[in-house]
Amino acid sequence: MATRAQRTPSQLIEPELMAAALEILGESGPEGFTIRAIARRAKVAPMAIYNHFAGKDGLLEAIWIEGFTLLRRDLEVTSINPNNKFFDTAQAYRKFALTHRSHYTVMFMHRFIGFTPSPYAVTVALATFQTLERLVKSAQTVGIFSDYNAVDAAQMLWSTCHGFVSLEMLDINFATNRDETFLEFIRGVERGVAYSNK
Amino acid sequence: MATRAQRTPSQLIEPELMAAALEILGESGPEGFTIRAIARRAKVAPMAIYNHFAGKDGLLEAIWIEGFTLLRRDLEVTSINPNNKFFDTAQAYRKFALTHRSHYTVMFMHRFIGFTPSPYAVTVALATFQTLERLVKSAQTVGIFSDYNAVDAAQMLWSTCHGFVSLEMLDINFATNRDETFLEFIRGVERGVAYSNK
DNA sequence: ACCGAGTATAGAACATCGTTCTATACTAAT
DNA sequence: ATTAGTATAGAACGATGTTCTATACTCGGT
Repeated sequence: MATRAQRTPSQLIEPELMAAALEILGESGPEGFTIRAIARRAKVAPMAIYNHFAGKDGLLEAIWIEGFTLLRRDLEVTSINPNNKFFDTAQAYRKFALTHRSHYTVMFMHRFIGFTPSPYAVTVALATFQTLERLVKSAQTVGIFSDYNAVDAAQMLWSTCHGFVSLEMLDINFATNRDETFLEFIRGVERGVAYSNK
Repeated sequence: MATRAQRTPSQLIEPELMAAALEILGESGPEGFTIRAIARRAKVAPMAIYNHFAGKDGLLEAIWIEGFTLLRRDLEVTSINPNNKFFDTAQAYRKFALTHRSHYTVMFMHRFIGFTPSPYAVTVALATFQTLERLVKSAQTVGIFSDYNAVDAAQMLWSTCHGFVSLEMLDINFATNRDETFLEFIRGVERGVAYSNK
């Protein structure tokens, strides 16, 4: 027996490659993220990555698009109460990042050598930012963020979350208790940015 | 002529390699950061990177250490008025990042495959964080940041700056005017975090 | 049940990467 | 002027992403 490994059904190849890619990225980081290692993990031929994705960059793009789509969905289901939107959105953002570390790494943390997201992938990312913008506009209907235009306020919200979370993922976050310090941080930013009357 | 290229004097090799490495990183990003390309730019043999640094990772470590040293120095010369420390430190931080993009990339933006800073390099980075901590403690003498312990407040300050700047460097900062929006952002965080009495 | 189109696979091949090694030729100090 | 030190060129190794080819499996239509 074993003259040749079992052949994987076509429909299973893409999800198994995605799963393997995310696992490898989570376990070994970008340095372990190689075509041969991913294929080995997925029990699939290296060539499958070229037949089902556009090579390594295509796989990264698939992770990018899935990541921004998931983040957008997570942000959209936050509180319907405009008064809580800043707090809830920040919480949802951090939860997404810590729950989908591999996705977040591709989206924001690591510039993979050779990988440039396609124009379509960029529009998906833009749509996620526009979701943030819409959340801000909704909050502005009850007087929050009234000092800034929506784009700038959305950028501040994003910066707040990404700053804390990315340092956390790089393990250069020395906060005594990361969960609590993040809460204190976004409450503080909320006081100063969202409810201010400078 | 030209049976062999001019030989570069020993003392010039290290600075020229450093300069070439930073240039290449700034121009071509991590994907262009290869031994052969850096040596070509410095008009030096590839082997020089092994004789004068510990290979590619050694060169990255040199950039890391220089970067954290420069950042620490820039943060230490900020305002002696404790009331302005938050504002001045944030300004100095962003200025450093935008002026030393290649350094900042190695320090915070890109996990280079295979590169792990040595224990000594980590202590240099820690010293920079402790500088931030000292700045916070100084501000606390006049009642600023009084709600938090110094480590947590320093982490908030760092997160604020890194969040805005890193998205800026990744070119996913859509603020109408980055300079002004950053100022508004840190003023807002200052109101909410530094001067709060929650 | 069979047969043929589609496709998953193995493996060789290529350029480039980081790295190591060797032999050569230059430089600077004695 | 001689010698020790070292910058250089170049070959070599394994690993990488990628392309190509030939093989062998699978599944849908008859």
